[in-house]
Amino acid sequence: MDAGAIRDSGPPGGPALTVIEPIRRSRLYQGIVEQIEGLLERGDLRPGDQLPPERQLAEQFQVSRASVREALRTLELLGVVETRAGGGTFVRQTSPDDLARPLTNLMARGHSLADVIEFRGLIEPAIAALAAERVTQTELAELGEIFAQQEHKVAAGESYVDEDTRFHELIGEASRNELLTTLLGVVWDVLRESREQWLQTNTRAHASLDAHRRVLSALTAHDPDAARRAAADHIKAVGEEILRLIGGSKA
Amino acid sequence: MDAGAIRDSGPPGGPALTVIEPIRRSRLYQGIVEQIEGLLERGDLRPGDQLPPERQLAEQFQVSRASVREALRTLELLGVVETRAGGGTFVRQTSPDDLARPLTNLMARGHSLADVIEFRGLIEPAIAALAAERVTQTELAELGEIFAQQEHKVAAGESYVDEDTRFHELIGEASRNELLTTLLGVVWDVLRESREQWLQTNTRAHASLDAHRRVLSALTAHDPDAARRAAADHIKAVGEEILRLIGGSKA
DNA sequence: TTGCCGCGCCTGGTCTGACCACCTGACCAG
DNA sequence: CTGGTCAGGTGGTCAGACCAGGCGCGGCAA
Repeated sequence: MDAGAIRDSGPPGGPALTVIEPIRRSRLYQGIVEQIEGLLERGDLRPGDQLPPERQLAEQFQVSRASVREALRTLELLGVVETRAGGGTFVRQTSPDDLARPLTNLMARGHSLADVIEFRGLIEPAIAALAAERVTQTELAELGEIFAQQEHKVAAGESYVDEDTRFHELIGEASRNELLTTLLGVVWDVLRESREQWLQTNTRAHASLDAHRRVLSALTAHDPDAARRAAADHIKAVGEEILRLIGGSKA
Repeated sequence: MDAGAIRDSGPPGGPALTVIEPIRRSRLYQGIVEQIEGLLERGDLRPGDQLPPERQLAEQFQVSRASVREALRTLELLGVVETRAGGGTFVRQTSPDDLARPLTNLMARGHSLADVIEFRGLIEPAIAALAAERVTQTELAELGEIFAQQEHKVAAGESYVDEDTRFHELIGEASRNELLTTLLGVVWDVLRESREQWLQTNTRAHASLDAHRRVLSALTAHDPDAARRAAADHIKAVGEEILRLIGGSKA
């Protein structure tokens, strides 16, 4: 998956000629980034290690400190490195959550809401199914508790966005797949605004609650298929309505 | 989803005192990044626009050019901006692929192969199903062509990693969901090495080919369910074997 | 008139050397 | 042992400079 390859302007036309990208010379700092990443892959640098001071790196790479700093900025943004003013620069042990920020960018900036919703409709049923197999008693208890709070709030006519979020988050954790959980979190983040808007109506809140009930009982029964179906139906209904509400256009 | 909150060192001990995170001051360039992003959101800057020269930005922000440059480096990595030496810095119309680049690293570094494979097994069947509904004649023709090349290479005992990649990429495009396609690309990137290793054996190459045949015919028949099943079976088999080969440990 | 070419300005890319704020650890006084 | 002080090292920022490459404009040749 090359980014930056030439995009064909007319549909089928012309000789392919792909793979030609503008020769990118210079970019001194890129070379530094690559070398440091190399050290990391080869194990010469391990999480927790402190990098040499910027001044020394500059000397070793035979570049100015400014270039070193641009490289470090890049590595920092990539989540590879962490720098503490007055302290030093350290290799960090990557945490799954680091995926979240760039991913949010990707979904929010680069994609239509429709795509994100389609993605959600794909991922959440799967998570529910996994969770049905892997959920623990403790988690089931907590889910039940949250659900009870939701019921309470709906009855009182209040909004329960937080409980909604927590409910789905917990199911994510129960799937025992950190990647999926992270992805789910990002999707929720991107869709939060439209979701809140959607939950305004009381009818919808009730519908949503019913869906949660179905999912919860499927989880309790450790029935993956039922969980998948319940989640899928729910997401499908919500997704379609949100799209109708907002329109399928870009965010 | 807060990372960075205080971790309790002793198991239950002490008053909670959470939510205190180290005060992060300074980071001059961050402020600049935020301001420019703000301009973009408010529409004061639009894709294609040229930013003021670095020197002028430095003057307007009342900071040094170095800080401006670190900010621009950040924006560049985020895919927001593109800079041409001697030409200027421009707001780019965001392309999803570029936003995806940082993801590969993070996914590879922060997650277990097992998680990634599970995710793949979840996403690819769905893509195949969507593609079955949305694929065009032109794409079908191209897929047929690629498949023929694969057959040829297998018969000749050669490896066909490239065709394999292209095959799946095309199916991704046919799903008409850029987000899915992008994520698929990232996953493929992460799994590339192990996939190549896997394809070494000729038996496996044949098995893979059979799977492609099934997928292709399901697409041709515009049969989503068949496509989903074909893809799912394929991924499941491959995934299990890869895990056996590599072990479920972290990358 | 037309088209090519070269010069000069503007821009990003890099360097140098300096100063500041902060962290850390050693040392010292209470 | 506790708390304060201080020096050295580190990242954060700055100012000013030079280089190399794009780009437009004007002049010269056809």
